[in-house]
Amino acid sequence: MLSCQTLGEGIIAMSLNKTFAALADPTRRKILTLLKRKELSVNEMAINFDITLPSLSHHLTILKNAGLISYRRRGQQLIYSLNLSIFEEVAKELYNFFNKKI
Amino acid sequence: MLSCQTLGEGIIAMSLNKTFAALADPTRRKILTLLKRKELSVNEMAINFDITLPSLSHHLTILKNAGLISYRRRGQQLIYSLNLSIFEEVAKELYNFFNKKI
DNA sequence: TTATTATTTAGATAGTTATCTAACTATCTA
DNA sequence: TAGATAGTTAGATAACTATCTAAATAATAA
Repeated sequence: MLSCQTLGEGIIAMSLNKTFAALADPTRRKILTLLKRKELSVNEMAINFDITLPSLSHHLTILKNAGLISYRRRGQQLIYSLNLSIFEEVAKELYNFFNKKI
Repeated sequence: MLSCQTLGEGIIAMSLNKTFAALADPTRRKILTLLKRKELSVNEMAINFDITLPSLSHHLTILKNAGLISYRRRGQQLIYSLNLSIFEEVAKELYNFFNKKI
């Protein structure tokens, strides 16, 4: 696959890449939907899926790298929560994609 | 990968899948950016990329299936153009994802 | 009708990603 | 400190996707 650099994309386009790729997976969108209700530890999330913890962890890493979620430690648990601000940004970005003149 | 059915997703979620997957690729976003300026035939688009026509055609198929573009024939050429309405819908969908209460 | 141009489809391949099991790290508790 | 709980990292594998070349389809021109 062509890299971002190959296509001469800037930092904003690169982060859009990550964001859309993160949102493209149904498991990850389900994670986001769960976190929309309330922040959750990994084990609490895991109840809702038929995948192993390492797989879930993999998806969390992708969402983290896309800036869509954050976490903090509470004792032995890692509590994940939604980053609301970046969603608005992506929605704006997408909206502008149409309405902005070049 | 888990299918949409496995996750019990509805038709809207499934189309979101396609949309985000389509937008996740930088080449496809570049196609959309080009079409934002004006509708183009495949050969006209091809000038802007270092990939073969079959590869470009592959990307166009994905964008078509996601509902993001359409085409019409003009003689020997297929003229592709942006579907503006679906972009607004995705932007709205994304915006609601945050702001809507469950 | 034959050749040419425009584009897609088919089939193969290489790179990426989602998944698993096994092993590791971090925190808490006894 | 030893054991238990919570989660991540490592390494392997199977499925998916982007790409290519070659062949097929569609419309036009000679």
